[in-house]
Amino acid sequence: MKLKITEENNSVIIENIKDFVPKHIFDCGQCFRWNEEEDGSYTGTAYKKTINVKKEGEKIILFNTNIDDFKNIWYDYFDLKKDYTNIKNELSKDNVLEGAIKFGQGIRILNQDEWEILISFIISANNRIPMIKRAIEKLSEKYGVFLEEYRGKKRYSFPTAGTLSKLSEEEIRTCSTGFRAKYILSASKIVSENEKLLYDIKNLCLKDAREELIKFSGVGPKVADCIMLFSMNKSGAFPIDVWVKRVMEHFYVSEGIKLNEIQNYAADKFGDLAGYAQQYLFYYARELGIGRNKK
DNA sequence: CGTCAGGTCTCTA
DNA sequence: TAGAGACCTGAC
Repeated sequence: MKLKITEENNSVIIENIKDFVPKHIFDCGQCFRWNEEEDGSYTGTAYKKTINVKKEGEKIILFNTNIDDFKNIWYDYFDLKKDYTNIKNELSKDNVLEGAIKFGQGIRILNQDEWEILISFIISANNRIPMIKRAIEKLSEKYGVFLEEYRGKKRYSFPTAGTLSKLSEEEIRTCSTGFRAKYILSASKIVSENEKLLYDIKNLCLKDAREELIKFSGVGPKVADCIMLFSMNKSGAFPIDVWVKRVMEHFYVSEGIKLNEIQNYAADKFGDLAGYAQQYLFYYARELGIGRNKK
């Protein structure tokens, strides 16, 4: 079924859309700059634009935007060209995933900016989501560009590599980044001196891209897979954080198994759909608190 | 007050 | 080459 797109009053209405639930999309761990409003809609900033996303019945409404931005930014950002029904049908052949998908049936994997995601997930290491969000917002407020005031809040772009590369480690630390400040500074210098680098990495195969990303200090296997999955269109990436480890040990593999063995297991079992499987499993594990009481 | 969080780095054997 | 410790920060 083809999407029906209409524009009115500075908003874009999407009809005939399936597999799109804002809560599932924005709350499955892939993004940090989207926040829930009192009416259940979400407001966020990406690619220098701020919009509000609301599900009304079967329609999705994007507020504070227009058709041009929808075509140029949001269509790809929300991965609207992809048929998630097929993906879910395929993954549902596995009993565990069948259940997980029922919880997060409206998940979509966003296509986010590589640079922003690199820094965001460096910040995520050994950190909590509210703290990660706070650090990213502080960086944006201090070193991003003011965009507009929307819904009573000033909105800023995510700072560029060039801007961050000129800061001191201490200045970056004032944004609650902690010991990760030196990694952020290092990555900023590398990327600002080679603007094509992330783009080049994006064009590599999964294995090679992972190898290149791990060369950034502060980027290990988990963060590398997040970057590949959330900003480099590599659906075979399978980031293993504590939740995914717990849910994998609960349902699939024996406890105490090494992370790279879980990685191989997932690659064998889910192949190119591993990243989608990871998102459904992560959301499922966190919503249900699977394995939370175990060590 | 300790503990610990969506890991990674560093230092040892 | 694998395994322990340390690590900013702030909420409990």
